[in-house]
Amino acid sequence: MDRSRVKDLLAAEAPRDAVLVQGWVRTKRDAKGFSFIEINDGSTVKGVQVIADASLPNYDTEIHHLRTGAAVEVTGELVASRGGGQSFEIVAKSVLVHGNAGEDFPLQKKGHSLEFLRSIAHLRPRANLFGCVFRVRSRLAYAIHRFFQERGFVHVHTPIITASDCEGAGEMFRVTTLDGAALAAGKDAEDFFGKPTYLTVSGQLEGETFACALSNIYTFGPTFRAENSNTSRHAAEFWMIEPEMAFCDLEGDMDLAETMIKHLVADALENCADDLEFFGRFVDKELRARLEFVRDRPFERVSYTEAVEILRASGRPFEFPVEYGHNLQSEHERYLTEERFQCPVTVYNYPKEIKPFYMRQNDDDKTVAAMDLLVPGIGEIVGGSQREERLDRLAGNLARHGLGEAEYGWYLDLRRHGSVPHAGFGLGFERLLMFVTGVANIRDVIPFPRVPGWAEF
RNA sequence: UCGCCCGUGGGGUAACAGUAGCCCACCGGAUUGUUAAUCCGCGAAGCCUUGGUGCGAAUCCAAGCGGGCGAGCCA
Repeated sequence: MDRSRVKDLLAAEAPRDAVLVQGWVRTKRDAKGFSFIEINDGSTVKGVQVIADASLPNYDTEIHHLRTGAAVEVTGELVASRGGGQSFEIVAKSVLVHGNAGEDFPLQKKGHSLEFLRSIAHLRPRANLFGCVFRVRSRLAYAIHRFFQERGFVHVHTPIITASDCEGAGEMFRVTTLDGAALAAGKDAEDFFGKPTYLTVSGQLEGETFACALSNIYTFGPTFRAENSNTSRHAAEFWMIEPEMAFCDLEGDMDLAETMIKHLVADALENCADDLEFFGRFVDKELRARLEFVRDRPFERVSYTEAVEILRASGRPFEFPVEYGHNLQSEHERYLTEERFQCPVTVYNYPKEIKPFYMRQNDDDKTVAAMDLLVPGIGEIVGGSQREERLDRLAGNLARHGLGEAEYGWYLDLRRHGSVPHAGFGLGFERLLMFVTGVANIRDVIPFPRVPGWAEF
C-alpha cells in the first residue's frame, strides 16, 4: 500500500477503503474502549486523527502506552469523522509502533519558550512552529531559484574557502591546517593553500566575474561572519542570495530587489497558506495583512539625502543625531519604514565615505550608487550597489581604502577587458524568512544556528 | 563588544531573610466520540556555580558561567 501524506488525507473529498500513514504521535486521548491518536508527518502543520480500537491485538501492550513523540505506522479506513474538529479520520486496522517516545520526551502539548526549544534543536522540528518555519524555508529557497531561473539568471557556485576578504564585509573565520604554534609563528606559506584562507563573507567579487560573461547570474549559498554580534538578527553562518547583472545600473538593481521581494512574498502567500495561518495565530496577528500589503503596494524609494531631511524634519528626539555622512542607525531606519512610510523603503545614493570601495561613484562626487532595502520590524534585508566599472576610479578607491592592487588584480582585470556597468545586491535569506514568518529571532529560522558561543548539534 | 534584565523539579512560574507552592508533562486510578480531553492521587521530581554578610540565604552582596532584550557591526 502506498503511503499517504497527512496533508492529502485532510484534503480528501471522499472516504477511502485503505490508507497508510506514517508519522509521529502529537497527542493521544483515551476513550472508553478505544484511543484517539493524532499523527503528524510533517507534510502540514495539522495532524490526522486515528481511531484505535481496544480490540487491536497490540492495544494493551503498545497502543495504550503511546506517548507524544512516538513513531507509528497506521493502516485503516479513511472515513467521515463523527467528531467536530476534522472532516476525515482514520479507523485503524493496524497500528505498528516503530518506536515509542520516552517518559522524558521534552515536547509537550503546549507552547514552549523559544529559548527552551533552541536548547533541543534536534527535537524542535517536531514542534508545530518549527515545522511551519522550515517548510516555508524550503519553499522560499525553491521560489528563489525559480524566480531567477525563469528570468534567465545563471546559478553560480562561488567558493566557500577564499583568500580575498571582500573588503572587510566582516571579521572572517580563518581556515587552516597549521597547528597553533605554526600559526602563531606566521608560517602562512606552509599552510594548506600556501597563504592565509578564510570562509567566505560574500561571493560578490567572484560573482561579478561570471556576470561579466553570462550577463545575469546569482549565487545562493552559506556565508560566514566571525563578528561578535549578539543580536536577534545576526548569525555567524547564514545563507545569502547575491544576484549580479551586467549592463545594469542602480535603477535596475533596485527594481530587481523590489520585484524579487514582492514575488517571494506572493509565493509564500500562495503556497504556504497553512503555515502562514499558524504564524498569524501564534506569532503575529498582523502577518497576513502585512504580507498582502507588501505584495500589492509599491515600495517607497528615497535618496539618502532625502532620508536625512525627512528624519531631521520629523522632530523626533533620536538617541543618535541625524547627520549627513553618518550611517543611518537602527532607530532611523525603523522610523522611516515603520512610521513615516509604513512599508518597505529603498534608500539609495549614500555618501561614499561610509560605503565600500567597489561601489560606483556618482557624478556629484559625494555619493555612491548604493542601496539598502529596509523592511518594517527587521531593518536592512537587502544591501546592494552599482559597481565601479571605471578602471581608474576603482584603482583609486582601492588605494584610498588601503587595499593592495596586487591582491585585487583579477578584479581590476574585469575593468580592463570589456568592462560594463553592472550591479547587484545581497539578500539575507534568514532575514527574508523572519520577515515572511514574523519569527523575531534569526536563531529560530535556521535549523542549527551558529552564533557566538554556540555551535551545538 | 557595550547597556539593561533574568537563572527555582523535564517545561512554565510563585514565595517579606524563617516549613519551597501552583500549572503542564510523567506515573497510578476513574469518566468521556475526544480535540492542548476532564476529574481524582500526602505518586515521583527542584532553588546555576563559587565566595561573602546574617543566628538563619531561593531571597541580600560580589565574581563566574548561561540566557533574553536593546545598541554597534551587517545580511
